[in-house]
Amino acid sequence: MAQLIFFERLRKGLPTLALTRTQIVDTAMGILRDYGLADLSMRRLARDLGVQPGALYWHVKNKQELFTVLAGLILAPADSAPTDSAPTDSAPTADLRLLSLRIRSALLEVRDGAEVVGLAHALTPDTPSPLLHFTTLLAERGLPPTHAVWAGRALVHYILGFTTQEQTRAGLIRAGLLTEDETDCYADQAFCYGLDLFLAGLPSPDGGSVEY
Amino acid sequence: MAQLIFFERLRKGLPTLALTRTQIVDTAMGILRDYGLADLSMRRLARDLGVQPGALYWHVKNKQELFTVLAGLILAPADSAPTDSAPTDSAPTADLRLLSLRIRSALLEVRDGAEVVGLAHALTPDTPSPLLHFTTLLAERGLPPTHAVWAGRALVHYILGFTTQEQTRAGLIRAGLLTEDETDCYADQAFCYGLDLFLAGLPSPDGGSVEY
DNA sequence: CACACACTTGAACAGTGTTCAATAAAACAG
DNA sequence: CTGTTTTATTGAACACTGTTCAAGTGTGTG
Repeated sequence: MAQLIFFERLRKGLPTLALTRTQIVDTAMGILRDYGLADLSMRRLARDLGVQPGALYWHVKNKQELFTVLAGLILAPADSAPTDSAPTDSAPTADLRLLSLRIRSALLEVRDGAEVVGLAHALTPDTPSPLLHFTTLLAERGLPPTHAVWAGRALVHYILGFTTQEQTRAGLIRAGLLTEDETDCYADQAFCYGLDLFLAGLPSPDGGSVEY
Repeated sequence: MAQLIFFERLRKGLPTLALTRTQIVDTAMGILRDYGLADLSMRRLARDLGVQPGALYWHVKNKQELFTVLAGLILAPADSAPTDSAPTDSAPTADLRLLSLRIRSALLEVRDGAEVVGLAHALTPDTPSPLLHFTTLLAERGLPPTHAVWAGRALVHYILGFTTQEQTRAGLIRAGLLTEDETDCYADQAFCYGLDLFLAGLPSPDGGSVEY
């Protein structure tokens, strides 16, 4: 309905004053990108939209819902169709590795991205998301459903934990509360090392290392 | 007013005047145990101590410092000397497994324990803590220092991530925002499964699965 | 024109962490 | 038993936070 008004006004050449849900989400994303999670308050968001804080609550249930939407947007780039151009990379875990790396770079694209996704995932773990894709991939590999879920969650914990710490650290450095370490530039390698530790533990498609 | 506070303190069995750092920490721990992180505000803490909020800041720098101390207390039970009574458990990763399980149960002992430790660990990752012990154990296994650090952090991410989610879920269930799932009682097994996935990926003491 | 609906305001509620001048209590010195 | 210094606490304020809601505005329809 709000959209109707928006385009109606645009057509008539009137000032497009109406507030939209997408407008809110976009502005929120902008604040996140440029200033980080600490600056993303409902009041700041309202101010940037030239609106009173209460107005937001007509379009969005609460801040948590906003986070859920933002998390979806942040992870969207990692959700592309499986790159069928990918070669059958020697390792049989190439798909999991690729997804992990894609999620990681999607998170790194937005300041505090990992924390936002973590926040959203904590309270709505079953919301459709690339994070849940691990389970499917693992089940396709022949893991029994329960184990697939467990292993998938383990991977998600690692990815979110690692990337959150990385971005938190970056924030502290920006704030001058920490001095950049020479080891900071090995983050990618560190991530891959931990990731491969995980993947190496997975049973090969026929029979495996971990028995339950 | 002074009398009120006096009797208030007497009733609570607190020393009738002096406020101590340890007293503050203990009361904070009590709130955490009984009501959870959401209820642990400086004002609530002051009220429980029969004191004005400002008084706390003479003994404690800020809330973050309080968290650091609490995290230490929470993890303390996991810090006991290596149980030399432990048999040479078939698997060569028994020590890592044991430490992980001990940390996990220490976290579960206190409501929102994992989140508090995570909060403290995020801003002061180098504070002495059983969480850092993984690195030593891994180095003892012959991992080069860098890899030992990386692998240790990966384990910590998993442990904190898993347990935080578990406790958050428990909180939501308590609040009636979520209904208990029949899979919730398999948390221990799920934890061990993910843990062993990790450990299985580790190179055996002489030569290994993950090469860099 | 009047009714109804969509949307926004402005103000308030009930908190949050943190600071700081003034003040009280205890400790020590003469 | 004074006087001064040190230690500890108060009370009030600052600058915020998420969220609610009666009242009001603007628009579209009968």
